[in-house]
Amino acid sequence: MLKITRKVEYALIALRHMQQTPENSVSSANEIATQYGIPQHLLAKILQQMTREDLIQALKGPAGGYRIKADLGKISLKDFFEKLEGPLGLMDCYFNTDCLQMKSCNILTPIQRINQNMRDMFSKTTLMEITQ
Amino acid sequence: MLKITRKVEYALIALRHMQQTPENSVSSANEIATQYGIPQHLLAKILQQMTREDLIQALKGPAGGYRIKADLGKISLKDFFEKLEGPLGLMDCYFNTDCLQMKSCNILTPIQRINQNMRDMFSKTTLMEITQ
DNA sequence: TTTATATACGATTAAAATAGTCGTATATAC
DNA sequence: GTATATACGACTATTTTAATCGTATATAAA
Repeated sequence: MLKITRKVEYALIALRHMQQTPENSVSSANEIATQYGIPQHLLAKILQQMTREDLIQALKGPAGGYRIKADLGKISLKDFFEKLEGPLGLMDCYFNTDCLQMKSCNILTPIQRINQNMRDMFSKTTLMEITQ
Repeated sequence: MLKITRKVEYALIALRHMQQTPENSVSSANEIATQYGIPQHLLAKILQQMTREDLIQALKGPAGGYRIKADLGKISLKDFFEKLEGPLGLMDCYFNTDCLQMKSCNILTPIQRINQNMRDMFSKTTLMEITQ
């Protein structure tokens, strides 16, 4: 429980790799996958998603690849997680309003309190702080 | 991702229920399961685990049940989670020292930074603050 | 203009984690 | 003794996550 997924892990690895690469050069999915032992096709899909989310930029064709597009200092860890995995919360009932046990549930407020703490924490941390 | 499990959810519900119950009276697994729509057998197993962890106390036989044993103000959310689910961390590599990618991994430090933040947060919050 | 190499993306399968069930044993108040 | 409660291991089902497969498209360079 409370673990981040491989998807997020791979995304962080890729971002950090690109960050350590010379300005204006690109890194291919293949290059990153090989270097860190990540399944190529899986990494490719993740990079594609990050491209759609405007975190990185793709260059097609031979000698193509990806490079960072967004200002990582302006993106919170919360936003990053949510771009990749959807809404962030400790429990579904935070967004899912049709929980059948809503009426009888005695921990809704407590859970929302924990959720708020988590979201605050991840909102305060930027992607840059993590990957630099 | 980053969700708590039903196990923890049910445990919190049960604790809160017992807290709202008169001093020295006990609540049976059946009573709690029925009231909150939790599978009886599943809740029973969770209550048994909490008993082994000395969070609650069990009374066998007819008119038996459970009541809170520990001082919830002295137990952190981190300890509570770990009693139920084992070590708390965002990624296995935090405890798992034999990750094959250890050498090439470029996000070990970043991940440990996130882990530390999480653990700090859950260490500062007591179970009492959540369930009261 | 062909070829090699890269991204794009939906569909499917595999693996792992979580959730729930079943059966049986044991304690104890009445 | 009997009814009712906890105790606990084994098993099954469900859901989520991880990985694979196939095919289409873009483009630099021979």
